[in-house]
Amino acid sequence: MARVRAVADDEKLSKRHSILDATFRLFMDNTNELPSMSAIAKASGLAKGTLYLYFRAKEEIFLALLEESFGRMLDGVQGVLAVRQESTAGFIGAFLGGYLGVLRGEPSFLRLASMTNSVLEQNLDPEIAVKFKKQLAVRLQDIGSMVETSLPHLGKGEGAKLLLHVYAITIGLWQVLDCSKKIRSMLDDEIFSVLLADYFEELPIVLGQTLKGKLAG
Amino acid sequence: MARVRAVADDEKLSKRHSILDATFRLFMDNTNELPSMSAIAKASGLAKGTLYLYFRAKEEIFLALLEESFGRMLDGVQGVLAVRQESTAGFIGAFLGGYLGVLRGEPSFLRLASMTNSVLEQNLDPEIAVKFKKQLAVRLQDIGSMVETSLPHLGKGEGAKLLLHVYAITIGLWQVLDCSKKIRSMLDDEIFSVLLADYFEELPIVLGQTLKGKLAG
Amino acid sequence: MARVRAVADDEKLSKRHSILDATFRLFMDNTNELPSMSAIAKASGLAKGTLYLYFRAKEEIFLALLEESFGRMLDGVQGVLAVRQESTAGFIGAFLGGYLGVLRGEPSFLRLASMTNSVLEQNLDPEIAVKFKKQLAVRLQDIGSMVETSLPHLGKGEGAKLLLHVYAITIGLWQVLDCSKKIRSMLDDEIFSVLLADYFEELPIVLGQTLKGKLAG
Amino acid sequence: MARVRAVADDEKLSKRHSILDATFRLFMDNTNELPSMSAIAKASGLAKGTLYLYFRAKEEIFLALLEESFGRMLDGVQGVLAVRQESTAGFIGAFLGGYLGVLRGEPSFLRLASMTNSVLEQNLDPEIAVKFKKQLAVRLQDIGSMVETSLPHLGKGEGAKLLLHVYAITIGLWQVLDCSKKIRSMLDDEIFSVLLADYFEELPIVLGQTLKGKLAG
DNA sequence: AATGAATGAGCATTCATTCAT
DNA sequence: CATGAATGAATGCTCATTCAT
Repeated sequence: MARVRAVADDEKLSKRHSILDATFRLFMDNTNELPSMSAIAKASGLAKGTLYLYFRAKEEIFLALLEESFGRMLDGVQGVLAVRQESTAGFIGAFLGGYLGVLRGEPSFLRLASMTNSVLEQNLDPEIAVKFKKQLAVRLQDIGSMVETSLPHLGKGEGAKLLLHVYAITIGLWQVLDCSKKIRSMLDDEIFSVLLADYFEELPIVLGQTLKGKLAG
Repeated sequence: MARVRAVADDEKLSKRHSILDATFRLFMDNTNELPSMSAIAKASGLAKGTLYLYFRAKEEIFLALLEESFGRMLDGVQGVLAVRQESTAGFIGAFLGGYLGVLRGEPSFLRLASMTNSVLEQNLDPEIAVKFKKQLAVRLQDIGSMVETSLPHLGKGEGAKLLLHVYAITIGLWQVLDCSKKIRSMLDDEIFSVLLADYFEELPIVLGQTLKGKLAG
Repeated sequence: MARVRAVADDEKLSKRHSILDATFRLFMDNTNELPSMSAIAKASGLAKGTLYLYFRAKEEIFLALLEESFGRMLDGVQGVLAVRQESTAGFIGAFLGGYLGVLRGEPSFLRLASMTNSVLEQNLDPEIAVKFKKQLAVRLQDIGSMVETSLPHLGKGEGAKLLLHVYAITIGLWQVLDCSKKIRSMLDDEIFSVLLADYFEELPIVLGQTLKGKLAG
Repeated sequence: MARVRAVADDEKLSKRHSILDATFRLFMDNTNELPSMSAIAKASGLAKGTLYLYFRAKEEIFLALLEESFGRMLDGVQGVLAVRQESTAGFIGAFLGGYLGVLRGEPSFLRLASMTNSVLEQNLDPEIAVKFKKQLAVRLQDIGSMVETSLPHLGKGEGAKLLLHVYAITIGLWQVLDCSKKIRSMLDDEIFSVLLADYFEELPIVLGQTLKGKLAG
């Protein structure tokens, strides 16, 4: 009996996963828009109606995707911070190296995270949105306290704030430098160079400067 | 309806402006989406067809709004930087104070600027998108060179880069802290405090730290 | 509305047919234009969106109508030619009689066929248009070879060509004599008599003359 | 005074002509649809409102174009028939040669004439449509009587009827063989050959056969 | 007479969601 | 549980025509 339930639960999870997977693939392939439910149904091999058995609305699918991506990202950061650093300089170096590594390993995070706000304000039950924010807040505080362990001169809550600033810079810079290939190919004048900088080269520079300014004397 | 014929150029400009105005109001009122042409028509007291006499497509209306807002913003920054600073510390202080003032005076800039990417990738002639990017790039370089005047140890192009980073932080932090009133009212737990920081208090802190880190020895 | 679900294939076919039927009625009632999707939806008692479950575009509805009508027409002609004739004169007589009979039994063919070109050049995937032409070409060759059986002095391919000429005359004469009732009632002068000839009387005359000229020594 | 009027009339005629000219160019350039009034205004260098001073509706512009083209065509045929032929065979040969020459010299006639019916049934004052038909009928009778002069065994009215049949075949065959270049390029199978015959080679064959059949014994 | 700004009904098509099967 | 047929409001946009200037 329990066995049967377990199997059924597995099936449920696997269907849920295939929906998320299909949605993710469609989102990455195309433009910065949520794929349509028809497209998701087709790509996941399920019927349209079935999608509504697993998610109450299109935006909830996307939010689940967002949660997964944030989760993996935060897991990575947590891993990076698990190694306690003795000096501020050591912390900055280790954090930057680790963080960039995690981000490069989760390249879709940037595109997904950039959609967060517009998704949260759309067709979503506010309760659901709040639940998402709470998860995020809890983990920020959690991982923030690990930061505070390495940087004891930080006050309570300042670790989380530091992470929030890092996150803000991460997506802010991405939005500023992101550009479709089509348009990028038309930006062949010297004047555009500042807008064409490589994101993964630029990000550690800005983050490094901010952390340095933040943690210095 | 306002069946007033805009014959002279200034009348046309004013009608154009009333379209932009209506679009702006609708955008600010509602969610993070471009209002529909029907809604814009109704809000501006014009027929739908009339909108297309002034703009070739919905996205061009929004781009015009974007250009105006960026223009005012950059004018403000240019004004701030017109006063040459002798020291790095003086520069940071003067810039931060001036910049925050300009930003507070243009509060819609943040929501508009956050839409830039999604608008530029939508139903827009790529030429138009490039033209917009060029305007921006030119002014960034231009104002960047003013930065370089105050901070002579910066190399050529580093002023523009500094401004770009400031811009990235400006919108990144905004997206991280932005939250609809409805949802904000539901975030009454202590755990949410890091997500509820006041944007205009937080921004100068992060910007200050970054500039300090960037310009320090 | 007819919220009846067409689940089985035959139910779907019948729904598809009811769309074609409604389209046909609207086309026959009104002017020489494809009816609008709104009108078709209303006339078929279905929602607009439902139409797109059965046809990918408005023009495909009409093309399906065209295919059906051509199909029935060609079936009829094939039936007529199934009886082999021994003499040229016998062939002409039998063919004319049979052809006119088929055409009278399919009176809408003339109006539909007259639209073929304009429909094929509209909003239609060229592949689809070619597919339609191919069907037509195949059947013309097919039935043409039956003609060649009755008329052994014709070379290979001349049977199809003969049918094409018959078809050209069929629709050419129809267009020349077709006239809305409203206008027809205003043509009460003797001078108009040549334009008011009865199509079904005139057609066998012209076709007979052409076939006679074509097949004579 | 009369002078001034004459000048004014000239101007009127020239404007009217430039409208027709622009419409014609646009129609020939594009697909088988009447160009829009905006396009006509732009192409003729006149304001949209001005078009309505010269024509009451879009279709009247097109009808005027049709009248001109029919007029030139019929003038040409009249010229061909002005030379009286003594024998039936002589008539057929001379007529075919002359007619094909006229048609080749007026290549737009085919596309225009094919639109006649759909234009006449659209947004047109029936009176206007009747007027057009009358002009045509009168000239058909007129030129038909010239045919009767060369072919004395024809009864009264049979000359006009012969011309009507010629016209029917002319446009019927054109519609059957007409095909956009795009689609034509996709018809590279042998099976399509019957649909790809050259119109100006095929037409005299069919016309010759019909006339032979019509005028023989 | 000429203009061209303004209109608004009309268009084909999409798509999140529902619910009978 | 799962399906997918059906919905219909909503979308961006066109265009013949009008009429104040």
